Amino acid sequence: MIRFKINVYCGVVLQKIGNVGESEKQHVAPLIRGCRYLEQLCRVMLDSVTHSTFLPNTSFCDPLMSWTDLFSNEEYYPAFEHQTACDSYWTSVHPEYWTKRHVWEWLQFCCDQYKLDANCISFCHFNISGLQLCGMTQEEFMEAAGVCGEYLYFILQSIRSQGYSFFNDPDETKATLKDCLQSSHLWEFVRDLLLSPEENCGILEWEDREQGIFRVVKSEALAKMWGQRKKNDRMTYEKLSRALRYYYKTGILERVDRRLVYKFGKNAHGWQEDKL
DNA sequence: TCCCAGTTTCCTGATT
DNA sequence: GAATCAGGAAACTGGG
Repeated sequence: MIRFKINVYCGVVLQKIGNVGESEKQHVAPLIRGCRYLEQLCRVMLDSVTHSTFLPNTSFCDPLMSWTDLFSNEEYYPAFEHQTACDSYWTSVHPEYWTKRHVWEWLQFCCDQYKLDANCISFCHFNISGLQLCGMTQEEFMEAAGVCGEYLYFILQSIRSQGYSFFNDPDETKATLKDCLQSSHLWEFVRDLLLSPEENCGILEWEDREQGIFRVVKSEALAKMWGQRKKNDRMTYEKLSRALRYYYKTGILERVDRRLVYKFGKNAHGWQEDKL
């Protein structure tokens, strides 16, 4: 698993490096060597542990290939050019028939195409076949990839229902993805607002980031924003707060006996700093 | 068409 | 007295 993660990070770094200009390449050469060295080190480490008794489940990691072996060769990643769906082999197979390799290719494509943060993704959860991937629920995607899980789940479902024509127009795809995710639940809207300072505009603020306690600073503005999201210009903070109070029952929010202060509960996910 | 989850709307009463 | 909280009840909406 560690090897896989390091390989993923190396792969992401190497891919980004591939996009830098000629004049900058001399500065990143040591980084390239570092990534190659880490991959080599991982290979040696895995070889040693697979012959030991410390990790009885190492067969779980065994099929993993080097990230650069997998993605950086001419066949799959021609000279780090901008990747399109057509470049990837996984697009020639229905998701249910994807191999683990296809799943990884798809993950990499999604990270690149939709600028998803690979650090959010717990790759051990995706060391599975396409059939297993298709069997995952949205909650399992969220558990495996946090906020990115929502995107990945939606993309996968879109491929399954629409086929690869889903990717025909990248701009339209991104807009569809955004629209879909914008229909998210109220608590997710609140969470995302807290996590997006550029959209927040001082409407919400953390009281205790680690405990998940936050304060509604501008209640009317929050209601207005939620109303815009739901295309409901009659939304008020009173109605919005009623909806928030329903989350106490489901454990998504917990009561805080202070005005305009709420706390994420055990069933809310994606707000913790260390899990983003 | 029905069911269900997630709101939305309206309400009364309590609290700040 | 206004704003907010708490929660009941019913209606609405979209998805399965």
